[in-house]
Amino acid sequence: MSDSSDALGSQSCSSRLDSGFFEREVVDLARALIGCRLTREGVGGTIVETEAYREDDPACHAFRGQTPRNRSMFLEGGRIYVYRIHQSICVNLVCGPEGAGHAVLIRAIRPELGREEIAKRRGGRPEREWTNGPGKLCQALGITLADDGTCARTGPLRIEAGQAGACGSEPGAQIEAGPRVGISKAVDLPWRFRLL
DNA sequence: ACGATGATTGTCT
DNA sequence: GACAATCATCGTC
Repeated sequence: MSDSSDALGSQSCSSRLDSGFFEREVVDLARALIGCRLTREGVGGTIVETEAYREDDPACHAFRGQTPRNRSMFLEGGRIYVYRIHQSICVNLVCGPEGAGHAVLIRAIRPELGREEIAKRRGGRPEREWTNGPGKLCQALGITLADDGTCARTGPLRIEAGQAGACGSEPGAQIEAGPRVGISKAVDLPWRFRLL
């Protein structure tokens, strides 16, 4: 909490991304989201790890068609898809036009805004474990199933452009692509992206 | 620090 | 009844 206040008013950079940003190839969106900022009610930080899930990919929840649980995946790009897994929940950004089933799973962020609130919600664990997993970051930001189907452009859960400018990571930032984690199908697709 | 393993709840077949 | 886009813990190096 020392001196992150630059001379440039950081608020001017906190523009939400428009719907066009979310209508593209889902693998490209997953990489473009690296470096963007995810916040909910003033708590959040920079996205550092994502995974792409395309509707024709066996590991994607939409692969077998629409069900009551995954219906949000078929809304228009920019919507939020939240689902529960075991005792945790995970957050995705829906991609593409309405009717498609593409989405990007947010796997990790850097805790930057509302750090005191995050520490409380994460039970006083070491900072390294605050938001370094899909379920952990949802707990840190207070994301619940009630956020499922909401819109990232108008709702409380927001996606903002990266600090460096238009969108995505800064020029020259190194992004590593690798296989996705925790799946048992299509394990060889390098659709996981991480900021180095 | 890293990798394997068990826990546990809702959803779909 | 089986499975899961995970997490926390325990074991070893």
